[in-house]
Amino acid sequence: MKTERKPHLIKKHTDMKCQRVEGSVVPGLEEATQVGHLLAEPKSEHVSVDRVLCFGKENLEKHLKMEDFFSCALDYSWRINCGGLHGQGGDDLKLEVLDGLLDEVDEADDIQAAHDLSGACEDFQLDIEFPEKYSESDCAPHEESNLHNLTSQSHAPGFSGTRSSAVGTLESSIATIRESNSKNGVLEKMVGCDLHHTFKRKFGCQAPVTNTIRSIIEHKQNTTRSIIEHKQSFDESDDDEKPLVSFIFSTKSVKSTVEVTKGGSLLRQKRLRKPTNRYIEEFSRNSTTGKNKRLKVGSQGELPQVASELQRRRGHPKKIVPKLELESDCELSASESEDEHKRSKRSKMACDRRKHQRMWTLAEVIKLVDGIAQYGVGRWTDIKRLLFASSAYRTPVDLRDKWRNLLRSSSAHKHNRRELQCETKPKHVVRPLPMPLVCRIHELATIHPYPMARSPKKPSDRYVPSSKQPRTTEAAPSHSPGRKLRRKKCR
DNA sequence: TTTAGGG
DNA sequence: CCCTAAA
Repeated sequence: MKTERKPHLIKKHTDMKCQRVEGSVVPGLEEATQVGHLLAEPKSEHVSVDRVLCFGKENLEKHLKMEDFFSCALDYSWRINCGGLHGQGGDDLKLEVLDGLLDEVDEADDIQAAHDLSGACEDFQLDIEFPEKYSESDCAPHEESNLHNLTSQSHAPGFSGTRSSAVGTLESSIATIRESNSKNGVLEKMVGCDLHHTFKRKFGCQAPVTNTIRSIIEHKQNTTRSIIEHKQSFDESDDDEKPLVSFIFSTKSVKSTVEVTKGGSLLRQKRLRKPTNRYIEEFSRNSTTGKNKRLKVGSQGELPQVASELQRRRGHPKKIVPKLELESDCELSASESEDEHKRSKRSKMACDRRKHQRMWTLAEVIKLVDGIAQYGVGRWTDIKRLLFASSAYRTPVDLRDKWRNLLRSSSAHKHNRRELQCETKPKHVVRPLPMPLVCRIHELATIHPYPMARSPKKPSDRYVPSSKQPRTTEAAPSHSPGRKLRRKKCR
């Protein structure tokens, strides 16, 4: 092959890397530099990382300068820092990708998944697709090269399909790096670093998150290898690749690596990914909410609608751990699709209701209160069906629970206001409910007394008793009142 | 299957 | 949020 050029390339890359690092005088470029670093490192060590990351090999032969690519990365980072990428969307993308990575590693042991790979991969790529303008305006000069490399090195059609995927892979390749370099501690660190910085920049204080993620990934690295063995035994036709793959993982060496990658076996292993539950669910929400952040061009766009409905029923053992918790609580409109960051995983089969604490956004609360005002307390399924149809999570029971909590907190609110009126500050007000909302809740509570509200536990504030009959107002007493207190006394 | 209530 | 009993 063209291996004789390798030494040359190594040197070149290394030099550039150094240049870049040294050149990062401007604080703002720090992150960008790391991106560049991240990209450069695998190449300089000749660890086969990913299609796109590897494109340097051929691109260089085409006299494409890494410098240019770095500037792409720089610009990319700059845009993110400036909120240029869809504003929140940028964050979403990162999280999405990151979460996806974990899922990917997690679910990779499903052999079947390995063969869904290319398809899933494609969607995944599309999902994290970056604004077209970016790839066109900034990477235009390299467009051809990128395309070439993508097509020549990737067996997944999705990668050659979109130019912007070159940038998208920049993100997703982080996963690949992790997976394919289980032994590369340095790289690992770097990636972690990069993630850390990125998150810190985005969310101010997300260090724990990245740490968690990192540890999770580390835990899973062992698994990765066995996954690969799995895969190998499955691909019987690729016999001669096995040694190579093993070789890659046992050493950091090189030359053959690229060839293996081209062979496609490694690619498939790395990119293992069937659409995660999260992906499915999120898609369904986005499409129903009508506020898609990313356009799904994916071929299988509609599938999730049904799937999410199927899997939202509960009744699953709990596994899972909430992973990320980024709750932007104050946004009414955006919150719906935003609070999408904790997910469960790891269920060999069957779906899990990966709920486990999904924070209620203010918007949701308001919606719930509206619903209660409309349909009355106790019609949880109705409310769910009519107002929360778009959110697959939030079962009627959840609504009820939330209402219960709202009652409690709202009453506490009042109490606090009375008792602590003069007091300095009410400790740590966790999620300060907006006053109007509290009032509304209160009103509703008196109109539709929730059975529990009358229990000694919560004497409510003044007034509750007797008149459960709604005194006019609002839309709907409608439902038979008997339904509500029906069982209270039986116990 | 839905709701209430307790944990 | 989860579970269970009651309806």
